[in-house]
Amino acid sequence: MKTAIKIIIHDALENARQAGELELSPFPEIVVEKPKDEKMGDFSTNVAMTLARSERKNPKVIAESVARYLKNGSNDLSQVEIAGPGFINLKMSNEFFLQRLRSAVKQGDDFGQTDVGQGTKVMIEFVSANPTGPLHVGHGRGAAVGDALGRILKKAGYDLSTEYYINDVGNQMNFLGRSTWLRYRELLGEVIEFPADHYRGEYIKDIANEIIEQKRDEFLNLPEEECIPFFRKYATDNILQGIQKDLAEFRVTFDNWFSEQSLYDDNSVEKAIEWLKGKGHIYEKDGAVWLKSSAFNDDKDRVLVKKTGEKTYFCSDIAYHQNKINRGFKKIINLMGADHHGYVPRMEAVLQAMGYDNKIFKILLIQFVSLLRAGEKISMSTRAGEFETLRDVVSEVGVDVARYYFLMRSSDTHLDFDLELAKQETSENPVFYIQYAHARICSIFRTAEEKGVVWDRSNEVDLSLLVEEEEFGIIRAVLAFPEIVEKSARALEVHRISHYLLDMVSRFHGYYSRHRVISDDKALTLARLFLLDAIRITIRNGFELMGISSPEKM
RNA sequence: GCGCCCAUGGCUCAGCUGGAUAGAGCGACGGUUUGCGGAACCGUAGGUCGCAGGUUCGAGUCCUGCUGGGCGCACCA
Repeated sequence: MKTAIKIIIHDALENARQAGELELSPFPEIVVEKPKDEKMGDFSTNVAMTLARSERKNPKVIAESVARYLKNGSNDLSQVEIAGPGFINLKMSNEFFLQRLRSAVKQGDDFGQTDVGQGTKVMIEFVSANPTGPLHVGHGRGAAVGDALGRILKKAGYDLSTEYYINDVGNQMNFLGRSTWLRYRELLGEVIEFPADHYRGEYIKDIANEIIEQKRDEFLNLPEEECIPFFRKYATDNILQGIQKDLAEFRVTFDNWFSEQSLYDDNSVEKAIEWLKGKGHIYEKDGAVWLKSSAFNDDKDRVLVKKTGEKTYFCSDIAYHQNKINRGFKKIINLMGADHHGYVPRMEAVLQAMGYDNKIFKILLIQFVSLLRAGEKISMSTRAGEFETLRDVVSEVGVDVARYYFLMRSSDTHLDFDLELAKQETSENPVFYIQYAHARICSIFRTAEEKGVVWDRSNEVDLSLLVEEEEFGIIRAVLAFPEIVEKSARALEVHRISHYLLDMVSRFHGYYSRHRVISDDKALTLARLFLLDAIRITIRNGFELMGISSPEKM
């Protein structure tokens, strides 16, 4: 919509130049925005103010000149006004909006789709929790945000792939195997002193029990070295399946699950090290192999190969990101918990060292979630085994509510998630407020049908009967949807969608309480139903981006 | 000590690439329906945008310093 306005302004400026009223060197960037107060107009531009310097004229004089050419230039404009220090406020004709409303409804499920992404290949990696235990609430926030971002980027025309990186290598995996093995022996009657640094969660016992059911006491008298590989693999697979299941129930799926181990299997890690060595970015010290990351804005150098010969997590991550780039992604987005923020400069240093433009790489830090129950904090720690799992939270409040809570706030602020509040099906809970609007609209359509109103989305409706100021407020809000999607995609901010929906829906509720939709006036009824249909489509498409359902009844 | 994030009405938060009188929701107080879903609507009270400078025609928004809170600073992942 704003693009259309920009063209109109551009033409007016061009005409002013040809008439010799403006110099326009250089030609200004045209910024169109919405005035805060709708009464001031539908759109405004500050070109006159930005031009003041280069034209050496008072902004008001410039504005008057531009306004004159605007008025003569387009019949989509119903009013052009100059306000304040030189803002040019534009009011559009009703027909301008109604035309666009028609095409929005025609688009249906596709309404909101744009091509700002121009098919750019984007990869977004998220969750990537170690398969050493079930997902907790913090992972849930990452999952919801990553998934929703993916949906938004697709809607904005990007060619998107999602990926989960499985850290199936390293010491933690041995700890996991050993923890399971110890519980196995314990359950078979041995007295075990369970080490504090092992995984103590109940889920380990569940896995051990499963193994007992299948293998009986087969492993009981075997030496540790012969047992661990089996326990390690069994526990990992089991936990990973659990994670996949939890995510699927949370409506989060991935295009690809990428195994860290596979980077070792095909020698990618070795090759990455060799490559960096060839570039002179690597040295040996104290028996370990280091990357000179400090040469690229990291605070210190980092170890790639420990003196034990093992490679660090960071080392395989280098190979992984090289792999991503080689797959042709032009934009690589990683979601991480905010506690990993120290990792950012390190990773950017590597990409620079490898000669890539580090702008293609973007790490989004997701701040912590504090889980509360009636104001009381619940603590989380995987090792200690006392945490609220995503599964528990979802089964308590439901997928819609959980996703909404994770997505309603900017992800760079801490989130307080109060289970008691989330459960309440009252006005405290914005997700129900929005869903209620959708259900209410559906109910109105049901009533209309009962009353014999014949309605079909494809029918021609006389929209000129929509004349109320409130109706146009709603129409403007509906038509802003594609821009909201576009901005969310550009800024990688999901919460804008939820704030937008809330605003639009409250306009609807207000409108509904003051105006009858279904009346004896058949033509007006149809026009208003058309508007409600547009709102319904927008709610549905907006919630679809958030992965939240739009029920027809509640 | 170094680094990242945050700071906006009693509470939880918006505020779009700086723009015109700072907005919601909850809570408080008061009101609204013999009609389409009251899980709704309308109104009132409540803010020196943490503090101090700076840039700008213009700063909640950008820069610097400070204060307060969260999180990091491994040959863990």
